Amino acid sequence: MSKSATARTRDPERTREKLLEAAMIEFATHGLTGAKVERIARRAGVNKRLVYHYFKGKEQLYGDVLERTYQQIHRREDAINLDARAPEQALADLIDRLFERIIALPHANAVIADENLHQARHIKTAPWVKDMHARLIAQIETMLNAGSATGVFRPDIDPVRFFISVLGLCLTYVTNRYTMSVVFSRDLFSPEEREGWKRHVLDLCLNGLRPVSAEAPRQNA
Amino acid sequence: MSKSATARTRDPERTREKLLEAAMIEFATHGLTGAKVERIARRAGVNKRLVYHYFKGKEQLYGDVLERTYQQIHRREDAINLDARAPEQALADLIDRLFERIIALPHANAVIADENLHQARHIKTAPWVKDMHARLIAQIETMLNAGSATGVFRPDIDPVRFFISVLGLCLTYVTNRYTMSVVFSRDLFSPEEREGWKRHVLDLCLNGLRPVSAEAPRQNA
Amino acid sequence: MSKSATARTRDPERTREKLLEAAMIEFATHGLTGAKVERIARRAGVNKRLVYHYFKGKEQLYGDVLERTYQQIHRREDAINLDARAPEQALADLIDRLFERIIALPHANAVIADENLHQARHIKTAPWVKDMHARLIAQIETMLNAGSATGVFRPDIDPVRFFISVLGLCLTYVTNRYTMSVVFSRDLFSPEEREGWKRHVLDLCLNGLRPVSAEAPRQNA
Amino acid sequence: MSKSATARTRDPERTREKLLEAAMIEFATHGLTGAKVERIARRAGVNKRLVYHYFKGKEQLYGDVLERTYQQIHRREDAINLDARAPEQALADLIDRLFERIIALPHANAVIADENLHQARHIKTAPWVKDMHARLIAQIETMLNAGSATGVFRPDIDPVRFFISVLGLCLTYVTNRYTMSVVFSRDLFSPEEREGWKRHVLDLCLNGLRPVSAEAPRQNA
DNA sequence: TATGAATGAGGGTTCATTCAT
DNA sequence: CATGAATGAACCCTCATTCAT
Repeated sequence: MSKSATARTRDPERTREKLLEAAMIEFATHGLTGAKVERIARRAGVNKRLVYHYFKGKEQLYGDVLERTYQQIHRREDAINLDARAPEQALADLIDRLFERIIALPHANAVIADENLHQARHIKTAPWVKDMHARLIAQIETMLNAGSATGVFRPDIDPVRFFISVLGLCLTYVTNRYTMSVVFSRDLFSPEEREGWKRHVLDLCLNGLRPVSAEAPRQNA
Repeated sequence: MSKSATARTRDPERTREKLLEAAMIEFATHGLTGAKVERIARRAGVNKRLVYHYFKGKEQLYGDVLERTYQQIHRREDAINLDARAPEQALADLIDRLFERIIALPHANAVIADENLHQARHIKTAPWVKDMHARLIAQIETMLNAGSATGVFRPDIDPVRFFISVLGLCLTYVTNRYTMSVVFSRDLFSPEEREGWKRHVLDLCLNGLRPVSAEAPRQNA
Repeated sequence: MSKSATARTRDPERTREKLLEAAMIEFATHGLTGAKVERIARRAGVNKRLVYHYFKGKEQLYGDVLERTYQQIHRREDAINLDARAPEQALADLIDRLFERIIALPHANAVIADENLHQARHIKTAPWVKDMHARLIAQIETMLNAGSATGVFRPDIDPVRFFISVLGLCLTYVTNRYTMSVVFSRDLFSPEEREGWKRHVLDLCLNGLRPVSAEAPRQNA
Repeated sequence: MSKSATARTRDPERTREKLLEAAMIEFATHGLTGAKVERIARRAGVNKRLVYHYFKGKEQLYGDVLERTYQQIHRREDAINLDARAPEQALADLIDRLFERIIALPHANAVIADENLHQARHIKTAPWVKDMHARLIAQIETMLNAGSATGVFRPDIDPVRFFISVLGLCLTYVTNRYTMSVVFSRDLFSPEEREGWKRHVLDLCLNGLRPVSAEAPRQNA
């Protein structure tokens, strides 16, 4: 409406967005060092020079991509209304959702894996990181407490550790899919394997929370 | 012994070894693309040219480093004598050992993470990959079957999936330590956290194997 | 004229041209292998990087130089209007012109000599080679036929062979001037020698075409 | 006889010879700059270090190869006994022989072509060059004079120019065979073409020597 | 004599980035 | 806003040559 008729190629917002999107793919596939500015520009369909118009440089663009990446993984809608459900069911939902999202965002995982190569240098001072997961962790804590109260969960489960566990089971599955498929001579990403994995993760995590009953002692001295 | 005291130079075997060692660190810290041949040579204390004397080039050196990496992770001594022990105890030992080894070899993990960036291109056709884990998987299967027979484990646990689970919980902890420490504002690698993590992984994995008893139903509609 | 006086920089067309020119000299003097990209750039007065801006690389630049080289040798104006002249005179003109041109383009000869080292690899698939000499050969054929009709030339002279002969006599003189001058202890490129050579080539070639008359038998058994 | 039984690999003379031979091929195929010392050693079947044992270095080896090259082209047996023959026949024999030899030694031609790239720098001061062709030139001169005396040749033919002419016609045919075959879309080195060429060269050169008779004027004003 | 190890110099090429339009 | 031209730094790799055995 407020745009002129000829403004087809001149859409700064969109150009920036396209660059970010292209950069995310590039960084995910090649890492910060291996990423080429020109490939990013080409994939975004714009001139290489524009990268420097919208971003300060390759490194800053990398930082912006990281922010976008975390936003994608940790969307607001993650909030689960657990009031109406049993803790176990609520946690199962959370795991399911997390698993699906991580599978759906392989680029995001790759970028974060790469950022770890750089010792989290780029997100260390970013303002948006602080308490990014606070709400989710709080939710998990509530669930764990609820389950602990009714005796279905062991007490004293650290919500952060639990979250990282779920994350780890999902991330490794995605991040290491290539080497593992080779090493185990088994296509771990076929639809059946995928479902099997989700089932397995759910079983492991939820079962793993149960209190240790007397008749099934874990260890005996 | 048979070598003279001055034999610091002209020790091809050792030179090659030093290069491999240096390359592993370099590739782990910078990835294949970010790694610099000169840094590798310098760290090995030899002339840059020697890299090409002993290896065909950067990429082939990367492949050799990968082989070495997998060898380090999966040493022969992994074999656990489980005959004398209860399955649970044997599995606990295996998890413990794997955890410690992975913690001890952060470079190895980083290299493998990087190789996944390259879609496992370098190990895909390597002859040493085949059946590398076969023996370990077979052992796990035996343990799982034994536990299943005595009723302490659920039946039908896929040994590969179980192994990947343990691996995933350990790997993520190591690989993503930087970003996670930032995101959760918590130094996940302090000695206490480390012990807490191992404990957590053991609990989760072993508990997760238990059969679902009547009094602790996982889900109710 | 339309360009501002300060337009010395930012003239892509000219830059490319300067690079080609410099490359031709470099390739002629050092061959493909011996040629240094940096020298080419320096001689062209531009940054080394620009070579890769305008050409794909050293080898492709070599190919482009070859095209340019052949164009220089075989310009359009080569066309000789022979209608008005006797065949002998027309041929003499052609030889004269070819000789002068080849003398004037020692670089071109050197480049082609080098390309032969590479077994014509770079021009083999070039589109511009096809029928490059077709017109000239056709002209020569016409001349030879005309002379043959009037009895001044032997019949059945292959125009391609004749052309190669003239070419060979000129090329060798230019290409091998250095070794020959040494071997024969005689500066073959002094102005007098030069004229003597042209005269000699003309005599040899035109005389060589004459029919073998009865009173001057070439061979008798 | 005087050699010990184990001296199979220790034959300095032969090793040197093999190196020279290999070097000639290498220099012919790649030129001085493009030639690799290692390839030479490998082709000779000896260690690279030996190149420096027998020769001072690559460049000096190149010089030695040049000497060998010229020796091959200009062997002593070139001497033609022309006493018994008519000058024309003797010259025809010489051309024939030269043609065959040059065809048979494509490497030699390539090396000399390359030396011209270097402006004959390596042979300029070589002692063996002096008067290398003197005897041959003298012979040709004798033939030309004899023919001139009997009226079958034009007088005042410069023997050096004549020799260079023959050489040029042969050399160009060999040296430029690759580009010419491409440019003229014609395999100039098939057996038939080869014979045709020799015939053509003989015709051209011998006819070209004939005196200009009245009935076949070369030019008319 | 013969050999593998080791080296320093340099060349082609790539890349992130800035200039000029 | 958008673009092609231009640059300097750096990296992988090659090569002729020397060292040590």
